[in-house]
Amino acid sequence: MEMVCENGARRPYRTPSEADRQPVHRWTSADMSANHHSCLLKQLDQQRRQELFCDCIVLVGGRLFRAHRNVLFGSSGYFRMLLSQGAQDSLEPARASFDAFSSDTFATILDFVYSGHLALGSSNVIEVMSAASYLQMDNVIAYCKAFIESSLEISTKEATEDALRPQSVLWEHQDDGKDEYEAEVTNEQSSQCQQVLETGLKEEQVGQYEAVSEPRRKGTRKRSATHRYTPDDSSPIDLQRATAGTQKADELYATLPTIVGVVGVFNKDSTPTVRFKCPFCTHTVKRKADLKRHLRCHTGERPYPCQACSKRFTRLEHLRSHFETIHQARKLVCRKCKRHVTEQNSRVVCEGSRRYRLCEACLQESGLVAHDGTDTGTEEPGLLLGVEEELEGNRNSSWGMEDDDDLAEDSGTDLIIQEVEDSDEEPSAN
DNA sequence: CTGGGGAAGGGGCCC
DNA sequence: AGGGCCCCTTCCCCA
Repeated sequence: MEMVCENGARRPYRTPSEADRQPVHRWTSADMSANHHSCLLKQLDQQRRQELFCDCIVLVGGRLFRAHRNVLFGSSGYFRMLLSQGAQDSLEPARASFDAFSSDTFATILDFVYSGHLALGSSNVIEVMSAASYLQMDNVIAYCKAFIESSLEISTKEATEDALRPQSVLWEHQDDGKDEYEAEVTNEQSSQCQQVLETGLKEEQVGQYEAVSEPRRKGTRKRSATHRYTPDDSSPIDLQRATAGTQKADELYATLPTIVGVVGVFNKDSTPTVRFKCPFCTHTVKRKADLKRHLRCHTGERPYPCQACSKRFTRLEHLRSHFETIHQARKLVCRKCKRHVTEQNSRVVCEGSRRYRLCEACLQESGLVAHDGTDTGTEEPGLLLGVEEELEGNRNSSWGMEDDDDLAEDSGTDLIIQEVEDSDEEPSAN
């Protein structure tokens, strides 16, 4: 007589031990398992709806939710922490309350916990994701990220092949155009998905409080070949791959729920400090405006193109700095000898669209120019020497920056700022 | 291979 | 809330 184990291996029948007096034929299949899980979940959901055996009360936005602590414990890192700290043996129902998200959002999440169906729409995905982050529900975060990616119409061929193939998430845009999203999740699929997204979620697992108390190191980032930055979340569903401009930070910002703030550390007077959490990573900021700025590193939006070299920047100040350094030679430092110079004792050398300063001595040494300032132009083809009027030359827009009513001219520099719609085309990198 | 410098990108915070 | 400045970190290039 043989028994078939769950993994398919066969083993001989053994004498019943104390533990299992009855010989049990463990015969199982994926369908059977899924069916069993489904039935069990349905039963629990029915109990929840009938408020049977509910031993946990959650107050969200003035609305009372009843649930089973076992279910919450198994679904949410936050509840795991909460319930494991409380008196497990207490007959009193466990209580929790949240202000960081709305009751509708919690209802969506609770429905998912009890059904495996996550009702996401463009109107609620950000808040659901934020709440899931708060509740440390990695799978929900993963589905939200996937939904956002879908909404952004990201070119996911590569990502899909590389990262999402194992993920069995079904999303259906309903015919009525409601843009509803459902993730049918089995335990196995959830596990797979979680593995796929594990890297990106590790930091999420840390939870809100830790994220607040231990902000990410300054300036840390990763860079890809085309985009030189990708903040810390390293999400496999790389929003950076969103073709620039499919979703602007402004739009994303506008979709943020009224409350995305999380209660962080407490002030000395015990008043909580509210910080705004990025829905895509663990970063929190004090001001919503800073979050808006931060969101650009996720959307890939680069609204400030350099008119001289087409390089694009996320911030005006970066563009300005780039322009002054690269195209205007504003730095009064000799590029060769690194000595500080003045506009009087240095000249600007043009190399393509780049400009830099050389002191008189280095100029003579390099043989690029005669001492009287005339351009020899012969030693190194392609190098043009700027003369005293170089600043004037800049003003005359030698960098392809024509006067345009649509362009906002920056009064302080020669740089003409043009905020443009991002396009899919990559700038000609310099 | 390594170290230094430049350029770029991001966060905090002041105005 | 936006602009701007400062600072820090990372990456790339070059000697």
